[in-house]
Amino acid sequence: MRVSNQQAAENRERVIKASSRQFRQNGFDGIGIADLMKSAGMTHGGFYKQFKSKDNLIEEACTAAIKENLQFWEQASGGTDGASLGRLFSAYLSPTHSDLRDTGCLLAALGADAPRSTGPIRQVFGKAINAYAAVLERLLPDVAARNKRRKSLAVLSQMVGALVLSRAVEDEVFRRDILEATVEDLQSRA
Amino acid sequence: MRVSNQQAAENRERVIKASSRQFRQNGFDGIGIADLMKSAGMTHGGFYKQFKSKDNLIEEACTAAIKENLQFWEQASGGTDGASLGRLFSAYLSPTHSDLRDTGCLLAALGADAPRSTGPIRQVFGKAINAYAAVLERLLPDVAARNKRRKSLAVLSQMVGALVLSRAVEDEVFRRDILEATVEDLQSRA
DNA sequence: ATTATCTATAGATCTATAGATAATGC
DNA sequence: ATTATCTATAGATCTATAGATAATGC
Repeated sequence: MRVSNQQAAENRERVIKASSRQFRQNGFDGIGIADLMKSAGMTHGGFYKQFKSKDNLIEEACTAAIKENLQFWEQASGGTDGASLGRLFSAYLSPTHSDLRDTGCLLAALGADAPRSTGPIRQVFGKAINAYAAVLERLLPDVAARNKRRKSLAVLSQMVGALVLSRAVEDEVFRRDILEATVEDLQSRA
Repeated sequence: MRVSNQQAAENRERVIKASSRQFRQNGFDGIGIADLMKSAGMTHGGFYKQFKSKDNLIEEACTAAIKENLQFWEQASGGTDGASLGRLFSAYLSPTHSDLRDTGCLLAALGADAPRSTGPIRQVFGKAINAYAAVLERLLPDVAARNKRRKSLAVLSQMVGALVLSRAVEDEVFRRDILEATVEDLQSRA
């Protein structure tokens, strides 16, 4: 039942990718190792040859989610013309992103779970916030250079908060109100 | 081992209050019924005479947290003079509030857990968002009446998001940066 | 008589490990 | 010979229930 080293590496990546979705959908405590492995097409016994612990997998899964998120941000902003920041706001605060937690922003899906986690996991979240803020810094126009970082943290906060709140409510109209109101507010001062 | 009806009612309230803190600290999946009852000084067997299910307790605990939060908001804003909104921003985004999840804002602590929950629980979160937004609407100056609700949702998003992000990071300096940058951003346009 | 709370437990699920198996790596 | 994955299981914990107990309510 042994597979090649390459196949084993691919299996490991598949577990990480599947877990990054499952965690974002169900929370760190909302899914167990057996189901995580099953969602990657494997049995749970093999888990501990690939990962030191569940917390170790959480680190890897969050790191993978950040990478995926940053690609989305780059694609959504698409270039550095004047409208790129607006496109990012609209894409990030779209009903689609609000609906699809499992492939969406790590911070909105699991940011509130981070403070309940161990140090190494929280460090990954710190890196995530820095990375997203850096993208915003690059896109922010009309802001003095020394204020860009502060402004980017404030803008990121608003984006993440609106997505969290939109997902918390069940009513579709209310959900869109939150998203649209925040996009409008962000656009009006960007 | 039976107690008076009044004592039983008090016990029930004590379980709700203790649970509202435990859930905010550990997440809905992060603490079990035995520990919830123990933190209220009771044994877990008695739980199901007081509550239909864990989800039922979650509803009650979240409702209690909202009530507690709104009292904090009223107290922090304190009156309706021009500076009351600023005081609310500062109190909500204080390092103290960032540190004390268990007695703090329901939305920041458990908003991301809401979409993983059942309908009745999510309805409680919907009510919470409406209630907090209503307080903001009352305090918002210089905004046309028909835009107040939209503006209040955008502002609430930014408050919740900043608190979530500040709690996700371990570095104290970074945490304060997020809080201060967002207070400043909120003040500059309120 | 009723019932709030207790002890005890059922049955499911959780993280983690042990040992078997069957294929790769050298 | 080594090892990636499998089956099986240990021991802890989870939600929920059953039945005993001792006090209240009427």
